[in-house]
Amino acid sequence: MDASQLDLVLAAMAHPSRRRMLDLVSSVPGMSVTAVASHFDVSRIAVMKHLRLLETAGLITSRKKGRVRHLFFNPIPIQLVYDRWTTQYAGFWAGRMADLKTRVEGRAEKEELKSA
Amino acid sequence: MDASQLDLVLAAMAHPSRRRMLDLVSSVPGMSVTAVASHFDVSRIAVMKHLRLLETAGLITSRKKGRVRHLFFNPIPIQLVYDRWTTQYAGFWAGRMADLKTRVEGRAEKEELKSA
DNA sequence: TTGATATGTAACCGTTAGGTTACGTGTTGT
DNA sequence: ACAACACGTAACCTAACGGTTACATATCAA
Repeated sequence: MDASQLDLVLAAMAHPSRRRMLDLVSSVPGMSVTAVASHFDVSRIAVMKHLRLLETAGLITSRKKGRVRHLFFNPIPIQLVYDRWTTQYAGFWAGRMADLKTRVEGRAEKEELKSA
Repeated sequence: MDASQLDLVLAAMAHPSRRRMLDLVSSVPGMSVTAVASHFDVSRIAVMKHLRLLETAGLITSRKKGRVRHLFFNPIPIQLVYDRWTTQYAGFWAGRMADLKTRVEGRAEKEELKSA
C-alpha cells in the first residue's frame, strides 16, 4: 500500500458516519445502499457519496444484482494500515516501553530504599 | 477516547506531511518548529498549522522554552485507535481468518488427494 | 403494462482544509 | 543596544467535503 492509498483509507475512517457504515456492512454482508441509508438522517445521496469514498479506499466492495447494489466489507486495507503503523513505530514502542519500564523500576527501587 | 477524538486522530494521520512530521518528531524528541519546517517545501506557517492539528489530536505535545517551542511525539492516541479497531472488528477478523484457514486447508486437502 | 422501487447523475451551496503573504511580538547573541 | 531569530496572528485565496434538490434510468411486481 502506497502513501496515497493510506491517505484514502485513513480519511475514509475519519468520519463517524462512515465508520458506522462499515459497522453496518460488516455485520450484514450484502446490504443494499437503501438499507444502509435507512440508518442515517442524511439523504440517500449523501450516503451514496460516503459509500463511494469507502469503496475508493478499498474498505468496501460492491456487486450490482438487478436494481440492487450489494455491499461487502473488506478488512484488508485496515490490516495493512495496522502493519504499517506497527512496523513504523515498532522501535519507538519498544524504546518507550523500555524507558517507562526503567523509570517505573527506578522509582520502585527508590521506594524500596525509602521504606528500607 | 470518544468518537470525536477518534475523528481528530484519524484525520490528523490522513495527510502524508503530517505523518512525516510525526516521524521527524518521534525520531528527534524536542525538535523545534523551524527545524521541522526545514524538511518541507511549504511555508513555516503551513507547517505550524499541521503541527497544531497534530497537537489538538494529542499526537504531539509541546513546551515553549525561551523563543523555541519544543515538540514531543505522543503515541498514546495511536495505541487507543489500535485497541478500538482490534476490539471492534475482532469478531470479524476471527471469522475471516477461520474462513481463509478453512479454504486454504480445503485446497491443501484437494492437492493431497490429487497427488495421492 | 405500469406503478413502485433502487440506484445514479447533475447542479448547486456553505464550510473547512491547506496554502499563501504581511506583519507583530518576544528572545538571544554580539 | 540592536540585529537576527523563533514563533504567532491576521487576512486572504482556492479546492475539496458534506450536504441538498431535481431529475433520469433501470428493474421488479402485480
